[in-house]
Amino acid sequence: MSNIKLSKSEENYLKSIFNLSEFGNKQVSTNSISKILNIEPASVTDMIKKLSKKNLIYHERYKGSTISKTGIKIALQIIRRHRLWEVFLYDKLKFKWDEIHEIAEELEHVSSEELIDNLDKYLKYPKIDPHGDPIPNKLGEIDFVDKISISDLKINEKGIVSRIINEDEEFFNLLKKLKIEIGTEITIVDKIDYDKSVEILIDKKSVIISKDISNNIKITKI
Amino acid sequence: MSNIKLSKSEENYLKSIFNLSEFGNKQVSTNSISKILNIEPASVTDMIKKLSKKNLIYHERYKGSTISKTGIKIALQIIRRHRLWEVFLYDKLKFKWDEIHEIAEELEHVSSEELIDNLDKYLKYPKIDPHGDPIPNKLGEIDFVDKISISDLKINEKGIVSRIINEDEEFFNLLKKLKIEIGTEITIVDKIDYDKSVEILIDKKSVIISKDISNNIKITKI
DNA sequence: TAAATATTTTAGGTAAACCTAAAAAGTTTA
DNA sequence: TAAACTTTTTAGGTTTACCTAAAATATTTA
Repeated sequence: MSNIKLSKSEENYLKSIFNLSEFGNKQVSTNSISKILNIEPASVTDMIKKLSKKNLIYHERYKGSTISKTGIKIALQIIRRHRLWEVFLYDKLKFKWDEIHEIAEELEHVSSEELIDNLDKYLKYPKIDPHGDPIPNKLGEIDFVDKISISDLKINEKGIVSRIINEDEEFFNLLKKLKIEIGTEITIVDKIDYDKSVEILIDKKSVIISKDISNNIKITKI
Repeated sequence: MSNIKLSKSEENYLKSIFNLSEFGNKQVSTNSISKILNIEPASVTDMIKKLSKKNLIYHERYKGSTISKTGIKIALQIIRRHRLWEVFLYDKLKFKWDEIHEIAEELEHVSSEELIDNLDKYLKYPKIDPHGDPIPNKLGEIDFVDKISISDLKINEKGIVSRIINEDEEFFNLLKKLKIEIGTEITIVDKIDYDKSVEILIDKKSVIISKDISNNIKITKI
């Protein structure tokens, strides 16, 4: 693999295009990139041309962009760096859950491969970040786990909290109060049709959570 | 203190000017900055104007630049970040002595103050970096220690290795062989006038080191 | 001290990554 | 299907941080 050194901007575009493309399967519109990066569409077009010339994406005028094999590889490395730094910030530096993303956003662009490999080793090769997102390994491989919504489970079925979507501090505090975190085992006690809220059992205590809350918590069925 | 957010370039200039000024006491020539940063003098002049406008340095046309109080404060924070990251890379990630500088050079520009404070705490508030350079605290205060050359000691006087100047891998390996590192106690056995080499005692063994080697090792007298 | 040399600055230029305004292409709707 | 609307691109502009060439100033040396 040729060692193309990308700028911070190029890396951010590539990461966003990868995320929007759902693992490289979908064409991504210029507008959607513009919205996610908060950059005007005209500027996005500029960068699309640049990344196309480098064969990191393919682009059809007025149609959209697709990320290339090489592009995916690089995007996964950036995501790897981001998530490893998140683990470090959360586990070692004791940052709060809602503070880590922003700092990792900066650290992910420090591009020494050895740095990331040594960090990975130091953290004992973690498989998921503090939000429950999987961390790609050195080769870009990801452990996929079926993540479903709480409401996808039937009464009496069990699951493990595997991903928390909303990253606000408020939501974090709520989860803390409910004793819910990544890895928590929950059992569905009842599903209330009226407002789609769910009664769940956590650590032998039962609580009813709203549809909105349950939508922000992904689980793995066990 | 107003929170002026500086670019990576501005930070690098400020750090270099601070280093060249010997703690703000000396006027720094445009050429010397140019040489240290490997940037053409004309470009240095541009940046000098920019930093002057921000009151981080004072500049007299055709004379040179002096760093301001605010400039010194910021420079010390950048140096603090750099050295804390070096400790992290060396102690925790097990990087080699000659690999840490380059990576810290990148990490030092990630500017979250909370990040650095938490890192400092995590590393248990180290006072020196792996090269023996002192780490400024949150307030920019530095523990000064009188650092002298091995040749400044008289026969039978003792010192503790406090700073290693040359950062090459070769030199590092030599020191390893000689069992010299930061903190090592040495005693002067003899000073050879002929070639200015010195016979020193390390851990009860005596060796003769050349003038060149001793010049690259600073010590604190005890 | 004047000429030669060295240093610093000015003037004008480039590439990266953004911007706004307007044109072009595509999509929706009446 | 043509008008209206939306999306995307083009054209031209800005700022940052660099560059080279040449002019201005300072220093050294004969």
